Amino acid sequence: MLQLQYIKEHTEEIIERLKIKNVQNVEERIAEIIALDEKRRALQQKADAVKAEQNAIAKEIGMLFKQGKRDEAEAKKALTADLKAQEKELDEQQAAVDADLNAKLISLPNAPHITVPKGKNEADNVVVAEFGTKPNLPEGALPHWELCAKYNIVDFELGNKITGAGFPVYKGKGARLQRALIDFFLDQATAAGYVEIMPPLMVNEASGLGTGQLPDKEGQMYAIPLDGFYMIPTAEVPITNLYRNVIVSPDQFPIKHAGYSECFRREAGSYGKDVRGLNRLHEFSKVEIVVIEHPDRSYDTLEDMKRHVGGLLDKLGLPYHILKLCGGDISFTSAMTFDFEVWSAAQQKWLEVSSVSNFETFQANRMKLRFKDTDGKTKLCHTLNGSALALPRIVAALLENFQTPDGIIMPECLRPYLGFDKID
RNA sequence: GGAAAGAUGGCAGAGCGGUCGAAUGCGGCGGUCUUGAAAACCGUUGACCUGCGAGGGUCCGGGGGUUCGAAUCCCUCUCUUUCCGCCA
Repeated sequence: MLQLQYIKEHTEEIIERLKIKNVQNVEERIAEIIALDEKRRALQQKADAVKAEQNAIAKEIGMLFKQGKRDEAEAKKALTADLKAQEKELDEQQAAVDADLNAKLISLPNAPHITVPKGKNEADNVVVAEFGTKPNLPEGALPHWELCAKYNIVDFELGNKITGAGFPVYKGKGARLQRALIDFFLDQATAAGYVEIMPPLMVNEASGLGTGQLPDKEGQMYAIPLDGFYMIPTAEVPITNLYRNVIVSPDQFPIKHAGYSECFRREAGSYGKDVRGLNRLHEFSKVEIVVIEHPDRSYDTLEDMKRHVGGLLDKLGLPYHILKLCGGDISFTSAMTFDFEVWSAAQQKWLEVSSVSNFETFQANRMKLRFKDTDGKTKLCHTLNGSALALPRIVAALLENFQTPDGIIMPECLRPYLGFDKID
């Protein structure tokens, strides 16, 4: 959530930035928050005064008992009855205002960076860079789902049988390709200074709240109500939450982690042609990179992360472009997001394979992830993350783009991991 | 699944219901000494809310209760550890 203090000190700026995200009634919502804060502080001051008085009396009684003045002590006890009633009343009022204020703050999305383009939806995203050339496919080129069947490498029917739609079974060279991609991505991340994490695939509620999946996107996660756990939708959740309630020292920056995990998403309400084959799954593999950074450097780091992701796609030889997401398409928690889309030649469309975001202090505020600054004050860190990369659509593009009449030619960089150079 | 013990500051570890936000040790930071470093010595060192400030308030796993007063007593939840059982 946004920092109350920042909202108070930069009200106009926050309103302007939230408008980029098309937040309705921003002025009113911000005004309400500021008014509630004032109310809360007034109540606290009153309550604190009452408590201070009670503490003073309790201390006096203690002294009197020590001095053996029992009667005087007993007499003083009566003085607190009224104060206790006042305290209870004030505490209740304050708790109510607090809850209201907190609910309003938490329901407010992150404010986009001032340079984020305005826009309604994905159609208004801006292509900021384009790399590689789209291949000319041979006559009779197939979409990846048909290639999967032809070479018997991904079996969607078997997945349906043992689990359900959206849970494919990888077989033979298809399985090996998954493993190779994960290894390749992790090795590349390690070489770039990211420390590898292998996280749990289930998290508790506090973690879901920390990174912002809860409470607003609850329906997107698979839940295990019996144990109070959620299947992770991305490794971002466990990895970022490693630092929940942590105060780091500035010399640790940047804290860089990479982790492979299976990702579980209910994808409620998304059906149709976009979900064909590997395009959209309920379970998929992904290597995620997460960075915790000093606020002054987080946008430089965002560029570093983009370079890393771009480097992976370069090595794989896939044509891709980078989109700067507009206010209408950017996520609830993000201040700035770049999407990487690869060209899937047989489907003739762009597939999102990575989303790299700076959350500024939005997650850190919920998580209480702070650092001790050189001025001795504790301040909120910035958190960033990105996919590097999500496997299924990479596989789709590899299969489609590199198909030949003799089989699918694997990129050079994967061959040491694969042990073969062609799927046939 | 059964039984027991426990949860205190960055860590370790004390804490008769009344100057306990909390002894002590380690670690961290500053200083003295030193050519430099180590050692030694001295000092300092939790977080949060609130107030211009002086100050006030909250926090000893979470929640509730008893009391004039709770880290200390009671209830409850969660978690951890150990033993047994089961088991990759």
